[in-house]
Amino acid sequence: MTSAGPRPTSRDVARAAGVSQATVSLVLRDKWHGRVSPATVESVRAAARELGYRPNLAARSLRLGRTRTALLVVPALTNEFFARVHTGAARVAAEHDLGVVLYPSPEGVGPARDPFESARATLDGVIASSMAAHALSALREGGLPLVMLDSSPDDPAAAATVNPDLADGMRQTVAHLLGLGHRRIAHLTAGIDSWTFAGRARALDAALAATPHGGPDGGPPPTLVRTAAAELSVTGGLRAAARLLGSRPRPTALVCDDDLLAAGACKAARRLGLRVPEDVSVTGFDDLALATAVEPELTTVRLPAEEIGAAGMHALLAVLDGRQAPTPVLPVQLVPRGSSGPCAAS
Amino acid sequence: MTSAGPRPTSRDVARAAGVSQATVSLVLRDKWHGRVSPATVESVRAAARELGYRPNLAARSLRLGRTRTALLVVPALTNEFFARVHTGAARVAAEHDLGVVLYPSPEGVGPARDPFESARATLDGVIASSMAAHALSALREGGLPLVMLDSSPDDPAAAATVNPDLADGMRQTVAHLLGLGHRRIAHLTAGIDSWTFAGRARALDAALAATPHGGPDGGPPPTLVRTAAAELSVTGGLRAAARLLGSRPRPTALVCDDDLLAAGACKAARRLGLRVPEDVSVTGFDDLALATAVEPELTTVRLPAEEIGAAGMHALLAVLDGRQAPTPVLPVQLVPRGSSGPCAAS
DNA sequence: CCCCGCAGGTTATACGTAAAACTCATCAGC
DNA sequence: GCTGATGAGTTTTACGTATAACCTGCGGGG
Repeated sequence: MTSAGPRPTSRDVARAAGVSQATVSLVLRDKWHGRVSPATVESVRAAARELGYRPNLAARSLRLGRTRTALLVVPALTNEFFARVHTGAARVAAEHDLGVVLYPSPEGVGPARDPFESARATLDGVIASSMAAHALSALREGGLPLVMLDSSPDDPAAAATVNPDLADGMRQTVAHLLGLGHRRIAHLTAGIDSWTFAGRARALDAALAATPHGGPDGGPPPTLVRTAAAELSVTGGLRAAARLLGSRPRPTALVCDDDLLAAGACKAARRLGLRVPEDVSVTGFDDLALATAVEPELTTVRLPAEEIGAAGMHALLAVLDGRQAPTPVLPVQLVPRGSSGPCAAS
Repeated sequence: MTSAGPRPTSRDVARAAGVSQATVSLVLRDKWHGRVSPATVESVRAAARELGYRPNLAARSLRLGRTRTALLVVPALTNEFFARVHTGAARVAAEHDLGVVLYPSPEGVGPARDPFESARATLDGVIASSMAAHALSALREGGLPLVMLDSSPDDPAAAATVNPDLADGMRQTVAHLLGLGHRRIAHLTAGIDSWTFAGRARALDAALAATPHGGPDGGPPPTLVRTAAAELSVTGGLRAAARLLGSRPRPTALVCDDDLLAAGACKAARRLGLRVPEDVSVTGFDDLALATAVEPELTTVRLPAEEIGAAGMHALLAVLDGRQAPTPVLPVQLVPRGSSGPCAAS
């Protein structure tokens, strides 16, 4: 740990160990088997440790033509869901000695420049959320291994896809609400044109269509109305829910595509003098920290955000290694809380 | 845009433009004044555009010994505040053609490895939140330009410091509460040993001490009790607030160090049958999205998170350019909302 | 007329690493 | 005693860029 002077290079280590630079390179990357004697290996390792040697990654990247760096493209980190996706992806990356660089969209508007302009390095691969629509066309043309999160499994540009089991999430939600006696159901969507939310709408439709005629207890069949929020935020949810709750007949349950929207819906209900869940039930999606901060706490579908990020990185690593990339569908779980309850007689 | 084959290099551009590689380098970095004729400049630029040339950053970094990359060290991106700090820092970095790599602490526990082990590149500088205590000692020894966020201005290791005006934030909060008639004030701190929260405690003490004896309207002087939450979360706030609200005489106002804690405090109050703000007022810090999602909405001190990140990056850029680094204190603003109200006669 | 200065380039080299090609003993086998 | 293989390294080169040092005409001043 003689920490004086500039960074030591592999040549410095070589000098200290009395060997050539090539030997240092071989030893430190564990490619010495059958080429270097154990004694020499030890002395090289000791010298490296002594000098506090760290390989210069710029030089390594230049030599290898690869950077061991992945680009993660998400709409915005201020969305807790994507912050958690990043957490998971970064953890797995660190375990495999990969770097992660972020390309979040600047606050919903288009990108300042294209992702490869702003990327700090030649990239080895890309993991992108389908919500980051702004960047997708550029990514497809990048010729890089691409893993899509929350996107169609048949996307031809994607080497792999990672999805939460939205269909099951909506099934659980519908079963929960029908079981509570709800028949007039409203769907509050995010009004964002992405596979993510289109998929939720389809999943909800399918779940309702799969309901035995008249619902589990033989009542009238469920009906659905749908409204899109202007933006993915509490305020957006509030405005859209106010519209829904003003319509007649009033829905008794609101299925929201996101916890932010659900929180807004609860606020809207209260402003209209409606109690949650006595007068109207509200369910969300994601299980953000928000869900247990509001009162009543939100019944919501917990999506495994970290696992999605981690699975995305695993898939990318597989592609980079030339292995067959998995295309997992991750399980989700409805978490019943206070915002949903039995349907009051209307 | 002949996009076939491997990435073009500056030598390819040189060939296409009929000049030497050195000339290409000069032209594309705008260092040609007085050394290259305007006509040649144009032909080089045209060739670069035609080939879709992008400089190889690994090679550039190797040559220059600098990477134009900054490390941002924060506790966790899932904390909305730090996600916003990152947003601001990344925006400024992009404007100056700098890269940002993140080093978030893995979920509150110590780092997997030291920051320089995991950093993807030789770094030019570091911006660190004082809450990322786990990494600080390593950072100090890194010998890199260091900008501290939310930290003591006299930190000898820091080349610059960026702080929100906590003292003013607490002054505004105290003035607000005293104006509403509150005298028994409780402080709910985060129980995290960092300058951030120690500073808030000092700022609150100072604000109370500066109060004219007996408060603005001549009533009895304000009193303060203080409790630390076990963790920086809604649940942590709930537990700690339950303790505070169970004590006699019961405080009439809770000043919380963070909106998460404040949201938890509101929940605790309601569980004890207390109304917010009629029976107890609650204020927060940060103005997270959460603050307007809960009901009542939180009175809170809005911290300019993006600006903090941006100012940190500006300071780092200044240091890297050898300029005098600014050490700004950014203004904050109390946002009065529904969680604070007049003190009911006790 | 010669040398200078300058515009407008070019040549050569270094950055630190990885890896292919090469060296040089030693030793087994025939 | 010579061949060939093997172990244990070394030498050399390439990756793509930035920049210092070097050329080469050409017009003007002395």
